[in-house]
Amino acid sequence: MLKKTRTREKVKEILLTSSIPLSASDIYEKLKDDGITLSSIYRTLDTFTNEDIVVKDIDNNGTAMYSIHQENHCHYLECKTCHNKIKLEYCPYHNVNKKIKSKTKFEVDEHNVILYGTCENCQKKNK
Amino acid sequence: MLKKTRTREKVKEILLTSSIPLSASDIYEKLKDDGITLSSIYRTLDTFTNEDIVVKDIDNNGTAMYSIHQENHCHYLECKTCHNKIKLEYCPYHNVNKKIKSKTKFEVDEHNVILYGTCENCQKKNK
DNA sequence: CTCTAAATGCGAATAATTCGCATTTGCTAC
DNA sequence: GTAGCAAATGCGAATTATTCGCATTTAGAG
Repeated sequence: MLKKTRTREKVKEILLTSSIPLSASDIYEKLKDDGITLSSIYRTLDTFTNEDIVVKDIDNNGTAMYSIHQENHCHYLECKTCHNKIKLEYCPYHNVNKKIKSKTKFEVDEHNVILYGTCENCQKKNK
Repeated sequence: MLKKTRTREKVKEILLTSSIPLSASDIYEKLKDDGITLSSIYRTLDTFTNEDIVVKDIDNNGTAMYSIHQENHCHYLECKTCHNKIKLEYCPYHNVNKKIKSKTKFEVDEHNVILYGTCENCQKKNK
């Protein structure tokens, strides 16, 4: 029951048509002539993030970058106790790759990440 | 030829004895009674980062966290062209793991990351 | 001990983000 | 369609992390 508003429609369209993650002020630049406020954009991005419509990532300068939540690229978390796999519906590594590039000039274009740990259920059992 | 100063000695000691990454203001809290400024701490952390004495990571709130550069935990970057491996002397994944925890409750305690891409040399050759 | 470049203190500036509050606007029930 | 209410927005001020300029101090070379 998310209200359909002008701000939300416009912000979503911008994110849908962008090939790269955008900051709140990137989006603001495209919408300020329409009389949409920066604070409203922040609030919209916040609700979209909570609704899992967009993914929020912090870049290496500490600025939040937003992009539409994509299903096609994902990772798995494997529980060392019950061996169940949890699908991670977003990729948290894009910014890490940028950082690696700036440090080492190495350009990561494929990554295969396997994370082992303990899922919520098994954490409870282990207590 | 890095000058040995009171500020630098104290900041390094705090980081050396901390088990967790600290923000500039965490450190400031421990040093303000000694008359050391926040801006001085920021500058110290900056030079330490450039000298690879500390590792700077941005946490999920966008705040920079600093910790002593540890050699024991590292990752490799493998070039898909020349197959050389570059050692990545720090782990950029701690904050990612924290984020995964807050999203899924899954607790990552082991990670095996293989990154494939193109090293600086091969990037030049490919042009 | 002297000299100089580098480091520091201090306070102001910047940038990203959040908040309070008055106003407006979707949506639901009639 | 319209009345009513909660939610969304605009606006501007507040907050927080970080950087900068400049005058003063200090580490370390000679």
